Amino acid sequence: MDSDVRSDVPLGRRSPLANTRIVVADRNVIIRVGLRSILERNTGMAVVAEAATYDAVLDAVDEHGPDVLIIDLDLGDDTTRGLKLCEEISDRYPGTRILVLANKLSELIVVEALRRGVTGYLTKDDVKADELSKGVKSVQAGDTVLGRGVSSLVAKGLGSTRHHAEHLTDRELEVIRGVSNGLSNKQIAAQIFVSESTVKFHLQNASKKLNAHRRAEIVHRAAAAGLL
Amino acid sequence: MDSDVRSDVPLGRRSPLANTRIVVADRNVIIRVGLRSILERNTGMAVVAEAATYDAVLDAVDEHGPDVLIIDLDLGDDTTRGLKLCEEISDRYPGTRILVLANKLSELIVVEALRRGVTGYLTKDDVKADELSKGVKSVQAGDTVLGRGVSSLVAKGLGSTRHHAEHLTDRELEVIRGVSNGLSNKQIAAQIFVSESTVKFHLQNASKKLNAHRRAEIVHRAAAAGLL
DNA sequence: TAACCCCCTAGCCAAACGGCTAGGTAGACG
DNA sequence: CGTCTACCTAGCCGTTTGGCTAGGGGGTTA
Repeated sequence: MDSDVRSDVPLGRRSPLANTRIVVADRNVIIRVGLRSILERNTGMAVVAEAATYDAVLDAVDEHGPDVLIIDLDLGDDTTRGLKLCEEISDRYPGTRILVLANKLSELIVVEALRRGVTGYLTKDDVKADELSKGVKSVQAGDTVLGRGVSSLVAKGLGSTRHHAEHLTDRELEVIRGVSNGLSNKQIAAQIFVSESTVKFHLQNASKKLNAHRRAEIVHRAAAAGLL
Repeated sequence: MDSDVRSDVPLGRRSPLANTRIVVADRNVIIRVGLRSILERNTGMAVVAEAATYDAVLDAVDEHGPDVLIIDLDLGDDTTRGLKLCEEISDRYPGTRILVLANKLSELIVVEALRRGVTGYLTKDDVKADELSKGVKSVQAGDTVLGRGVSSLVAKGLGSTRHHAEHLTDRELEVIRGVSNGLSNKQIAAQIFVSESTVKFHLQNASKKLNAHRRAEIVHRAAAAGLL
């Protein structure tokens, strides 16, 4: 259904002079083109491939073994897949640095991403064009790059009591999605074939992880984290 | 605080041959650059100005009187301002067609936008590069352009019984924000200095407008519409 | 002026929720 | 082997909801 779109643009110019070879992954053409323009303007960087789906990312990295992968974790319905992808890539290609370029800032995602070998996390909105190139260079050099606001979040989340940082399980997410659709615990229970108690159990756990006290708040936080 | 960013790129090339002069409004540099690249590639179109804030949009339209304004309604915290802006521009500059380029599809926003003189509504994700130029041309010609999914939504929302299309009032939004933060009706009531009954009243109304039956669902829909 | 919309308030009642305690199984990891 | 995690279930109890009916006041517009 979704064509892969490994490159809408002839990706020839793999300049031998380029000291940074980049793969760009984003579901959105406009973003991909924009990134290419910005990165290739006045820098020694070259975008060697674009990817719009999770599979395409893997293929592109396989084929080009880039220095840096710039990726929006949300390439489909499921941000979680983006996280898994990062883990896989940082395992299999330690030479490829990963720079996450997110739409919005989410504590949940940041800490999960860092834990999976990501070396940078910027928000699309707080990128000021030149900062992006700088960020890419830093990441390539092995430094961890965090956009404004991100750093403090991480300090809070990782620093203190090893907050164990809020990984929602599959089941919990499933339940939360039901909640967000306005279902009662009973209805959710019926939908996923468990007892009402179990639904309540998952919600209690999710509440603690998200530091929420009511289902509406859970939905809000999950939505803000792009989990719905 | 926010620098206006009327143009990160020298905007000289106001080709006299260009048959379409465009102003691009988006808070995001990457998007702005991407749009410029896509639009100016192999077409007679020229991006004569970029804007990143509501004020800058007005200035840019004032100064250039473009044929088409491509705008993401969400330039700040408040999508509602984007709607008002569209109304103002379509009143004051009937010659300027407005094409909304949204991050996500929202029935609420679409119908509100069309009602305020917008002539096109596309989603960033469903733009396939060449479709964008086509869309711009159609909009310039005065045709209404709606992305996939959008049309059916509108047919449903506007076609039938003049559905009166769900404009949430300020008070309702205020209450919903309270709900999304996990407050009880009593707490919200205290916060905005009304009785608990009133809070319930607003929520009931919002429920009907959003076709939701539980507060968690209200939050979900409002969040999806970018209202939080 | 009437019609309409937004805002505010009250009370009722069944259903749903939140917060808790107290169990159970299966698989993974060291 | 024990430990950990994810998952599943049960019951209790006070609070919060959803859905309803039935009002009043102020503002705008036709």
